[in-house]
Amino acid sequence: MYDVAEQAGVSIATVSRVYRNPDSVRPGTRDRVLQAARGLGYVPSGNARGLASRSTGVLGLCFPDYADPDAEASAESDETDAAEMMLYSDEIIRGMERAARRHGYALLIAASLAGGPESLVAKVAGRVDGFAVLARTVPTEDLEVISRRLPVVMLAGPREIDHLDHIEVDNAAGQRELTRHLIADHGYRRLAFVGGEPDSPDAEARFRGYQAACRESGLPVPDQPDLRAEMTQAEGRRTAAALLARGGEPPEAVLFANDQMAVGALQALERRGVRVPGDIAVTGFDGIPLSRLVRPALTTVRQPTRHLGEQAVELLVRRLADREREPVSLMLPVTVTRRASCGCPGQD
Amino acid sequence: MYDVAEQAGVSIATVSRVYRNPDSVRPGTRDRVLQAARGLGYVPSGNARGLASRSTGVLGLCFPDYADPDAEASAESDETDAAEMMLYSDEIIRGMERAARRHGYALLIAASLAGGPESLVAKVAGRVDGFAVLARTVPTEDLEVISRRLPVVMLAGPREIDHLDHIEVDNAAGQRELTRHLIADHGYRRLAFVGGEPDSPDAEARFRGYQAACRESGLPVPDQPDLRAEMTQAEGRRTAAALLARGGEPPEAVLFANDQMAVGALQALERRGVRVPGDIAVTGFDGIPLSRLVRPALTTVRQPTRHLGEQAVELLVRRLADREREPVSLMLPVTVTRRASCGCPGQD
DNA sequence: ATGAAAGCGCTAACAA
DNA sequence: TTGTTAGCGCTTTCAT
Repeated sequence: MYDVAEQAGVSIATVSRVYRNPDSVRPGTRDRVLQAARGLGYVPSGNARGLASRSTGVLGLCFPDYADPDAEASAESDETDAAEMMLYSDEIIRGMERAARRHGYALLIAASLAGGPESLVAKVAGRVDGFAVLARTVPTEDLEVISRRLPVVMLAGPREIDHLDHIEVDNAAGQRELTRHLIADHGYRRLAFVGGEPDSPDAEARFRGYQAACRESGLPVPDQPDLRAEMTQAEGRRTAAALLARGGEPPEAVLFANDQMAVGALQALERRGVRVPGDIAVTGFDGIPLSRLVRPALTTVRQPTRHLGEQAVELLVRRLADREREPVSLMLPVTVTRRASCGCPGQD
Repeated sequence: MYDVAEQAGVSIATVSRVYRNPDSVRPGTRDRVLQAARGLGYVPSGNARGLASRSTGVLGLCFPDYADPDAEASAESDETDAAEMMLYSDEIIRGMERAARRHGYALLIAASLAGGPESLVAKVAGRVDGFAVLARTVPTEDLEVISRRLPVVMLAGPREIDHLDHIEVDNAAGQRELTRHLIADHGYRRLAFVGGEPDSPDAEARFRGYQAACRESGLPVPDQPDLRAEMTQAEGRRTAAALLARGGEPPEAVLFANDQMAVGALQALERRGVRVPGDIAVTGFDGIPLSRLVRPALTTVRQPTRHLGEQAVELLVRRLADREREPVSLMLPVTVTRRASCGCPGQD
């Protein structure tokens, strides 16, 4: 910057102005500065800028690390499965990036696992004006400390820390409504629910919605999912097979805790000659793009994933503008999307 | 930091050491510092750190802005189409994030269009140690200037600036091999190629591969694609219909310049009762996850998208280690994936 | 193992 | 409109 100033015959303050507020500099001067900068290959240091102005113009996102970065890409199917799984984060990233850009921010992303002083979280926290955290990605104690210094919004999970802004998705209501549809509109009575690992708040909330619908319809209320699994396509295939292999009458409808599993199940069932929805109805949860494209198209509950990301940015921006606001907690509604796999008329 | 130092009864240098090199501080001291930091909600400033150490620990990516962030989400189909289109960037983001994390870097992303002093590119450039640029996202002149100061790697397009590292994908060879397969192995002779806009280097390279295969097989060599379109599902549906509506004998096989269009075409053809591959064979390009899941499964050319991102990081890291290396230009190979839509035995 | 002090490259307040 | 100057919060020698 000093070089640029010298070569343009101005002071560093003027150089600064050219970049920060071009209109406050006379056009002639501005052009000289820009030209000098070009000639010298000058790139303003974001660090120095941030340090002096106490803001970075960057928002952050910490999301879970599904794929072990150290593991070499193994079988193709694994690769793909991991890819499917990440769609969720991808959409949030997209939503945030778009909204951030609209507000003039860039987005810093890091999939984090470990906590502690040298963690990626710490790095992110130190480099952004505020950031969003997907549930269960950052140790609560770290967040506790960090959120004292800068805005943090928790996404898609329990709030954990009560002075934080927080957005969640109404998983229970969605699963409940979908289940009700299956029972009341299609008349299915033998249902099965395939859940996720017990430590997934989303999957658990969905199961509670399932329970509620059973209760309200006078069906027996299970206290555990029929099966639990990692929420991947591979596991979907496996659990579908397991359900079939189970003795007794097969279920009329199987509800999976997410779309990935449901899609895997569709494949497994097709391979075994089981017709969907003729023999067994299948439903998912999430509304990923894939759900529309598999055959039969998957009945599911559509998450407002993109909105999640966008709202996260909105909350951050608002809090940046006013640190004293009351903490907000949003519950985003979901919508049941009826397609062919539950027995509804195919409508693509 | 001063507060932490004071409260822990040490100097700021020691606080710094605790975070940068914990082992160089006596455990007792270290604990006091950490405790004080926790109590005060201390978050090290990435800016100050970067300024003092002249490095940020962040790598960047500029990718194209498919969806206008200001446009409100319109029809769902549009939304979805944009979503499909972004899969490509998503995979690169993922690949980069993983590789970056492996090297201890975080990833700063920004979809950029405009150039100039206040552009997002400039912001990114000022906040990272090096970054990757997807073809046609940043004005060449900006890159010219920026790349004098920090490592830049160009992805998936022409190299544009010859002192830059550069990675591209062998589009021509892939399309050529796929076309050869259709002609030589399946015996199709009436082919049609649906290209992208003329300013897409990828689509153009694919068309050249198509031409080459035609030439080598003694078929007439078209000098333009049969149709051109934006590379979206909607356009795929439209062009498929247009091809059918065209007078004369319909083609035996239609090659689309990417998977999105091919998937759209599959839908349009199914709706019209045209059997794929029975009546018409269809192929795509890219190998997105969807291609495997549509029915019939799509024959395509798989891009090493994830690798693109990973390699980008590797090149950046290497150049960061040695700024004097010769510029590298990688050509990543692609692989033809034969599935049902071209007439090969279905294999999921 | 710890401390002291000199910047890192910029912004912002104030002057001119 | 432009220049001067005092930090922003850290890292990094060099001492101790």
